[in-house]
Amino acid sequence: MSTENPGALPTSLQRLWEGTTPGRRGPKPALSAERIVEAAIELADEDGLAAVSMARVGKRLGFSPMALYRHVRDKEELLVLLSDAAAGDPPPIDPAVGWRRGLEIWTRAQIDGVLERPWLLELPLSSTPFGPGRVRWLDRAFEVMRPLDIPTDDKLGIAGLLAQHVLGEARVQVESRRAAADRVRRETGAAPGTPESDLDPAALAAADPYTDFEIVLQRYIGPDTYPSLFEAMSAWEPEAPGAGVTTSDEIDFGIMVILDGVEAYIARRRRG
Amino acid sequence: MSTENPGALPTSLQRLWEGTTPGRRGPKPALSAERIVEAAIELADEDGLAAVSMARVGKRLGFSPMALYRHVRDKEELLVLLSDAAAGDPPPIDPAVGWRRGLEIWTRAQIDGVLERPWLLELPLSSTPFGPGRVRWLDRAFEVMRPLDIPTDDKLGIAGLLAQHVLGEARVQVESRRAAADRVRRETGAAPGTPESDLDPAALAAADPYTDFEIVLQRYIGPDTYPSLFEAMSAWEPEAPGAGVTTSDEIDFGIMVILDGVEAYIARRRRG
DNA sequence: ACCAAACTGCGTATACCGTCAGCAGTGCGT
DNA sequence: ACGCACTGCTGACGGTATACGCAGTTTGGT
Repeated sequence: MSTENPGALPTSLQRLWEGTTPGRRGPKPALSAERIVEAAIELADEDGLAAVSMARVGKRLGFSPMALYRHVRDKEELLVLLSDAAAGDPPPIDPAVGWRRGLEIWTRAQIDGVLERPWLLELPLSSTPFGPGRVRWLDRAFEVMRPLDIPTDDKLGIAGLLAQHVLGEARVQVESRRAAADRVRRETGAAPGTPESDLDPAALAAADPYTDFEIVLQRYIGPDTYPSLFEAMSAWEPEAPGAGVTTSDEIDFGIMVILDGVEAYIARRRRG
Repeated sequence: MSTENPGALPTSLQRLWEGTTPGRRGPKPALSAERIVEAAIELADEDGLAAVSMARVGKRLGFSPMALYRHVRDKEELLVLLSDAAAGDPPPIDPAVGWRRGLEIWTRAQIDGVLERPWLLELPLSSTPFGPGRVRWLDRAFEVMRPLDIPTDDKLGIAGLLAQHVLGEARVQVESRRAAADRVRRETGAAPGTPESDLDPAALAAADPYTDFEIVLQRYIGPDTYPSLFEAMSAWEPEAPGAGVTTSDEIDFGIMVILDGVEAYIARRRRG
């Protein structure tokens, strides 16, 4: 079964892996999927994912909107290519640090990548497929897990678990960062639309990192409606200021738990 | 700091928690945010998230598109309300099963919920905020973790970790299901757009559960481009047929690893 | 050298989409 | 009974993705 033809791929994945076949006749294409994706990434970096429209991408490249459709089937396909290209390159990881520390570095690097491109969080999960970009990261994860004597399936599961955690952790940090910016805007009387780069960095760093979630907890959670949560809340001491933003030296609770789980799994496996 | 006014909320979150203030004068509103969200959910259940447009939601309720804007600021706000309402209710969980089994049930129930509404995966992470629906689930998680003697922050982290895993696991299963449907469509010569419900259930169950990912691995991963991944692939025996779809009796590797990690964390905490 | 085929980019046109502004009707508070 | 607050709606606008077909360009075959 593993040797028979495994069937066809969705066209977007195929284009992702095979690229556009050159085409022997006709005028040399002045445009390419790579250049289109590149321009789309620039737009997203500047003004968020909503700024990525076929018209604007075309205009930025000096082409008409319809020109893009010769290299990209769909807008959806463009977003798929975009998402894969934005994955970037994984950092080299010294095997000497061991698999545990290696996976931690790997995960942190991915979180940093999302923090640099927060619009990745605006993409639906369904348009982040297994393209070359993401597989490069996966390859690096397998390099790190090379000394681990567990089935490939389990390694896949571990990488998937950590990759999923990346999204959750990045989301928390992006949201906390946005909440702080909102707070500064309100307190300094800046216009609600002021870009974050125009705000006072010192004020930003000093702003209380209340996330929306914490505000909701304090304001709406009562003993009748959400008893267990309320009970836990009562015994809750908010962390020190700045705790909402996990700096790279602090312990990431999520990574720690997952890696502890992996260790427990390996130990149990070795035993039985 | 924990007692001072924690500041304003984004308007969508506020509407989510406070609802629409009734309005004492003027005609009784014939429409409500709840009914709008309800109709939107029906549309999404039938034809996916793309079918949810202001015009279609209005038409389904027998109102004009603009009527919705009296109850919902934005389409984005509608999606936020939609996402929270679609969370549904968590099942009751017998405390006697213990926190570990309880969290497993909690997670599985959430995965099942997403499988019933696959369009939840099409929503960007950024429009799934902490509304009453999601907080009901969180409350249930805290009920399950009641016997655990760890800080509230850590319980939040655990719930977040599992909730994030829900998305990853549901995504894998949805994608595997879709791949099987594609395969059946191709083999039976059905039109590419045939809805899954019109396909032969027996053929669907028997279809090889190759995911796109596995096809990519077999077709494009070479020793030069992705050496570590290729090495692991060579030693890879694909699982038995049907393995792509995790039934509720099987072990979910992800849940297991996370819960093992939680246990390790608790043990270490008790020790030191 | 020539022509047909293949291929590119673009102009036009369509059908939506979300949403702003203003209007007519309704019913409570006074 | 009056006015005001509030409703839902009409009309319009700018933006969106994209189907279709045309004109121009390069190449392979003859």
